[in-house]
Amino acid sequence: MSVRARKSEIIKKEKRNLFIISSLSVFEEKGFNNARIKDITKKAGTSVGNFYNYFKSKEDVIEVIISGLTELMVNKFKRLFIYFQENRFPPISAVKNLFRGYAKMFKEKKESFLIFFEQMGGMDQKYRDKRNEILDNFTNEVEKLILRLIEFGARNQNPKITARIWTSTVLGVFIWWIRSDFEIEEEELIENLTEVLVKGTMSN
Amino acid sequence: MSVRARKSEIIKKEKRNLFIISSLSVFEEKGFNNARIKDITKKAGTSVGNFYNYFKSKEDVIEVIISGLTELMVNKFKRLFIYFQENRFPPISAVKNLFRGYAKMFKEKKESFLIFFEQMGGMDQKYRDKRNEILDNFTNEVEKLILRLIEFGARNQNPKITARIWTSTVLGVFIWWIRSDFEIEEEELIENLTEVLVKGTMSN
Amino acid sequence: MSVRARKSEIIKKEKRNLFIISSLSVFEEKGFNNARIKDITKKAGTSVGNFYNYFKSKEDVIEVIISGLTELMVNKFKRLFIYFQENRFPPISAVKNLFRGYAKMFKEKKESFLIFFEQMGGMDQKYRDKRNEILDNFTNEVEKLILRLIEFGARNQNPKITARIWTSTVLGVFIWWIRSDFEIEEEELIENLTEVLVKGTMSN
Amino acid sequence: MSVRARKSEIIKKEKRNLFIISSLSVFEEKGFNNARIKDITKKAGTSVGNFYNYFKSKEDVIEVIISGLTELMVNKFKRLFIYFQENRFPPISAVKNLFRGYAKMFKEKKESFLIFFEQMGGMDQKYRDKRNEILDNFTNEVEKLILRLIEFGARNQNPKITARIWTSTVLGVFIWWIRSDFEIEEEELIENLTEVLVKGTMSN
DNA sequence: AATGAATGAGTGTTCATTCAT
DNA sequence: CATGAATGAACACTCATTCAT
Repeated sequence: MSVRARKSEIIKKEKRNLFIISSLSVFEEKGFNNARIKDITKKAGTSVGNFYNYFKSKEDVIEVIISGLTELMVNKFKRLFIYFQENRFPPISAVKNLFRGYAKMFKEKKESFLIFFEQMGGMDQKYRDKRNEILDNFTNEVEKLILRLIEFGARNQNPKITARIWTSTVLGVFIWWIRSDFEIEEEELIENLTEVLVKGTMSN
Repeated sequence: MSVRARKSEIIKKEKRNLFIISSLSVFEEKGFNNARIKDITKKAGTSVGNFYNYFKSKEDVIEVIISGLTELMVNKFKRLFIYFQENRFPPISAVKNLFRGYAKMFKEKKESFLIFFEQMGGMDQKYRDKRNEILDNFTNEVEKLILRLIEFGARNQNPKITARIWTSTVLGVFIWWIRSDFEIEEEELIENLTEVLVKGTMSN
Repeated sequence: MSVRARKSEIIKKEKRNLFIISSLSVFEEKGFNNARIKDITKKAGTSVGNFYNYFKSKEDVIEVIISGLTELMVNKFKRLFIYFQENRFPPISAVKNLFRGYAKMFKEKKESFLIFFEQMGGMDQKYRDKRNEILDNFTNEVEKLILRLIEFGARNQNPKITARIWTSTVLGVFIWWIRSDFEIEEEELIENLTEVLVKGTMSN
Repeated sequence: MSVRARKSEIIKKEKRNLFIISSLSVFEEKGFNNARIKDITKKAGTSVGNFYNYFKSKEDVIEVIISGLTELMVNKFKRLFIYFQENRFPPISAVKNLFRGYAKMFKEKKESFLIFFEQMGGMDQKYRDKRNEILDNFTNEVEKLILRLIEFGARNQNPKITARIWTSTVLGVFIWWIRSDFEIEEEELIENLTEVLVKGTMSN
């Protein structure tokens, strides 16, 4: 590939990214179904037709966004969890570390998470299924964490239910945090969250 | 009002209700935006035009549904909570009773709750705001409960955060329960849920 | 079916027919690709949306028109040809009778034939193939006629070529006749056409 | 003009020609209306923008193609016909010679003729008119041939009708020959065609 | 001359809503 | 009240053409 072609390749990727960012912002504001291609391209400072030089369809963008989310929710969180498992910290501080990793991602990808949490269910059967699949997957990872806490001496309980409690809590609380524009101080949020979940799971 | 008029009044209300039930089912299946008036009326066994004898618009139905939900989430839960406050049970069993009341409602109004949780965010700015308002309202009630637990000897914590944890958990877990078609035995779910939340909140 | 339902059934069929007629006229005037749904519905005295109560798409109408043409070109002409075979007239007058039948159909379905001859090839691969299939089919029937003329004493020749000559001639001449708005007197046209084809095929 | 300028002139003409050839091929395959400039330039191994360095518009190419066709159908055929008139061969062999000239051209310009016959009618009012004008023009030439055959002793007939028969036949049969990829042996085709037309026109 | 991203007018189709019967 | 045909505004997507590089 020539220098020139490589340069244009980079510019194209940047443009594509700009469209994704504009889309996220418009989807966030109006919802996927009420977002107009014109809104997106206006925000991106270009024309309607040009959108279709980068994406096959309106669905195509949301699919790209969602596949990014899947990557995040499945792989990135999994990596954090592996790190959690490999370290021999006492539960509270280990979980705090894990949640700090979560918080970082929620902050970085706030629009994506808002879409996941608030809109994906209402888009279409297909996306609702996808969302539930991601949630289940995520909960499976959390379940391993719960099993580990049981090894650590947590009381007897149904790990599936407790895992679902953790998942709901983490998502619900962080989304609220995003929507409040990170009003509450991060460390305080994490501290409180960790204490409730870990103590709630461990104490007899 | 004559007997005849009263009778027709009742029939009218029943028809209206039939439309609401059909709408709920179609919204659940296809999502509000992809639900067609024709789908609803077909399910109700009547014609498109007739829908407009009972509702001003498609938005009108969802508004009726949502206002029912608001009533449920705000007033009904509030009544349950008052009952909780008035009784001097130890926290665990008091909260269990409260959650039994919740469970009953989630079972009875499962479609409404699915719409609230999965779709309302993706409908429109207006409904997202409404949803958040309901959530905040609900969380305010829960906060009073947390404050009460603190009176009962719970450790020092940010009651706003803990209340948000409770809200997220209750909604997330019960919605999962609905979607799983109530697979998990009710008493086990409530037991586990209560223990995690109450112990998580109380223990030092 | 009730009397009322049957009546509305009839009205619906008439409306559908009106759309087909309007479509034929607009396709004839502007060509399929440059015909606008709005042109068709305006001509039919109704609204754009209503078109879609009767047809799935723009392609759907042309498909209906073409399937009518296929019926005509294959079955109707076949029936005329069977009649030709069953009668023991001398060739000239038998063929004249056949052509009189053709002429009647060309007059009745002039718009359809114009579309077949002038536009179908330019629409799409699919329709070009369909057109050629119809033509081949028609030519196969004509070939039987030629074989029969050979039995009657026509000179030795390649019946496939001669059949193709007849087909081209009949279509080309009648389409010209349609386009000239039937300027030439029917009997003269048929007389001349028959003489050239029959004598051209028979004479040694 | 300098040597260099003349050279670049030639290159430019060649490029232009390449575009025409690519266009013909794409028009043949997809039809004028469904042919995309991108298809044409891809086939020509260049870029979309470059097309507009050689042609004003998409219509411009088809106009060039059609004007080539007009030249062919009017002037080239006319020259063949003059040659026919100037020679004192008996009709059959003179017409055969004429048709041999036709066949050569149909083989050389097959794509153009396919476009003329199959697509030009479906493009636009303007092109349909053009096509009919060319056909009429061609038929006028043929009519002179028929008049000459009448001088040679052909039976009394309407020369306009017979000319139209000849035109339809020649076009229809040769197009079929092209589409069949010249399956039938040329001399046999011409022999058969000539015999049917000449005998059909001459014999009493 | 060559490239291909950018432009935006134009089109088929959808669907909530209306209304004559 | 019930019906479903009629309405037309709205939108996703296309593609010939332009233009900066």
